[in-house]
Amino acid sequence: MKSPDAKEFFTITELTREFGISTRTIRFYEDENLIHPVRRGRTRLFRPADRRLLMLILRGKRLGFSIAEIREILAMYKEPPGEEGQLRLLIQKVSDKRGQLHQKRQDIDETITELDDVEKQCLGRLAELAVGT
Amino acid sequence: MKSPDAKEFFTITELTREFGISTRTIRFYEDENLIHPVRRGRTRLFRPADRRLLMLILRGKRLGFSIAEIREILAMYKEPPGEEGQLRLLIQKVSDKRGQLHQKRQDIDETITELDDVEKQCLGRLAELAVGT
DNA sequence: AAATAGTCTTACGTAAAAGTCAATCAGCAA
DNA sequence: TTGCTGATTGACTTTTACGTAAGACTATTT
Repeated sequence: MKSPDAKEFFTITELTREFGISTRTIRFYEDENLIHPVRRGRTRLFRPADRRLLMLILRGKRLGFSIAEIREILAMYKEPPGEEGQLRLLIQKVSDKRGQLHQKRQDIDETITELDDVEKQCLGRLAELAVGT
Repeated sequence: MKSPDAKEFFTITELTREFGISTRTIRFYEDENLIHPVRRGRTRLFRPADRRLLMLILRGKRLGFSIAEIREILAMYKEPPGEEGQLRLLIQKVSDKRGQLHQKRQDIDETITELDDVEKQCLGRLAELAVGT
């Protein structure tokens, strides 16, 4: 039982199976410069770092971020810039994105509450049916 | 100062202004059977209930749900069915959707934590710069 | 009466994010 | 050698969620 990070390389199909996506999708992300697998001859070899990046991309997708937005988020994870202005700009961007995320979390919490309510109603009706039998 | 629910009708442009969307978008949602404004002659009149529905749709969009998924969610808000099998099915669907939402919330929390970390790094670097001056 | 603002339908256009298909190539087993 | 299996590139297609433009109608204001 090897941890993914112990493995040196992954093939493209291994990743498609692990994450339930197509090879086209992975190559698309490479075209979009989101990941940069190395090559042996022409075939792509994905390192654990590439795999982790892919996980971040897919997480972004689940949250409804576009490729462009995901690109922005990934950029924030790189080494912080050395220049003060750039640094302040990055802090601003981080703050903005965090604001969006808080909004989304609030949206989620509201929706969950509502669904809980729907479920309660259903269970209530179900109980009525059981009694009436 | 009238509360939106006190108002009897909204025009399409009032809603576009309130929510920052286009008339095309609203008409599109009607085409997709997500909302059903009434008509006076040919022009649409939106009741407070239509407005609330629109808010639910936009919340779904913020969360990255497709129109089809939003349609499913809205369907859950209608009167629960009377038949037991249907009722159980609905409960299952609600449970599924809630699972998705919990996943999203976890994704969000992770991302926020990471962004907090990025910000910390930035502030650290900024402090170093200030000292070095 | 003429202009302005808002609304309608219909229809074509478009950007994003892949899906799909064809032709090709490398490595390995039978 | 033949035949798979899995990989590649390139090009065309599709789906989703609207944008945009044309042409017509209505109500109100000047």
